[in-house]
Amino acid sequence: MNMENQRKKTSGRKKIEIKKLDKQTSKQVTFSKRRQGLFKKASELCVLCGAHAAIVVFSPADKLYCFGQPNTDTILDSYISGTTEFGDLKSAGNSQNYEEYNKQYEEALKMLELEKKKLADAENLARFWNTNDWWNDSIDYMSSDQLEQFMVSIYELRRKLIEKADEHVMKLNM
Amino acid sequence: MNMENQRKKTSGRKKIEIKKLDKQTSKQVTFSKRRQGLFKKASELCVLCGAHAAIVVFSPADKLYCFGQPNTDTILDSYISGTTEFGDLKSAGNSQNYEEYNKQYEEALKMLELEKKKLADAENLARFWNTNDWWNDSIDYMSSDQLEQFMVSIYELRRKLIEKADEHVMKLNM
DNA sequence: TGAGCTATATATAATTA
DNA sequence: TTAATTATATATAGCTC
Repeated sequence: MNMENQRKKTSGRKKIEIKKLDKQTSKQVTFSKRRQGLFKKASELCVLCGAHAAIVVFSPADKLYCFGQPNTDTILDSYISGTTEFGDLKSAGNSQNYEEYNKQYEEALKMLELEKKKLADAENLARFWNTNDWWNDSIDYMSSDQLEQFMVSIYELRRKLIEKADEHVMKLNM
Repeated sequence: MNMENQRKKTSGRKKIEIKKLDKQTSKQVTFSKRRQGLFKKASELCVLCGAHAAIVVFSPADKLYCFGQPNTDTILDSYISGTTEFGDLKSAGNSQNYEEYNKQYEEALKMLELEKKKLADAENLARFWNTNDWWNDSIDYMSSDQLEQFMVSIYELRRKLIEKADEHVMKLNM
């Protein structure tokens, strides 16, 4: 009713040149938004195509962000071991010699082993499972049919878990 | 030939669910297009914000593609040396660093929160549960303890589901 | 495989709360 | 600084060649 409604509230998105932003604050905001978008795109690529990917980003303030499907280190490990075979060739083209590279590769391996032992990712996962209730909540929105389907999935998962638990020689009685 | 071609030439872009594509050919095409898009976005992020980034992608056919600003290896080196140091501290049981490490986890959480909102639509949710396997996969990375915790969660969920199912007067036999 | 072509879905720049 | 809003720029799904 009110005539003010008809006015454009914002000028909307403007076209920008892809060149270094000078304003510190907009650089920050843009980085934040676009990093999110980038990771989302990567995630979609992985899900849609069954691809695996890792992204490492250093923000303008040199803060580290990363993404990995299934996780960053696995992908990077694959990349490094794959490319290490071409160490000679690479050292010719890059400012990095083979030895140095190999050393870093071994460090990475060590780290991976460590990480596997500590299962840092899994720890995160476990925390996720234990602290979030969105799946519990979500069942409230399901129809009977959907619930039924969902339970089949859960049941399958349970079976797999028990199978997995067996491997770990755990005693469970679900 | 005739003028009826003022009709829409194509149906245009359609909304798709973010779930694994089954057709091999469309998987390839989509991968190709989206990988290009991803790298472009990364490039823009770097230019606009003065960020540094590296991306490593394995295609569904396990072919390697990578992107790096200024180049992949430099970024990955930084990442590895950064996290390796970190890994050492972690192995010493430093909980402060664990928190730092958890920032990635929190990023993931944020994304999941976003997903949650989207998935509020129960229809999508149901399909999600039935078509995605990331949780099944993820249990491979868990330690015994974590598995145990996880199973407790699942068990709880199962209980809730059964409770819920009761409301729907469904007969279940889990 | 790859290169256009729409029509539409998404991302996001500018702005406000 | 963290979020909404909104108008617009971009990315892309489905086709065609």
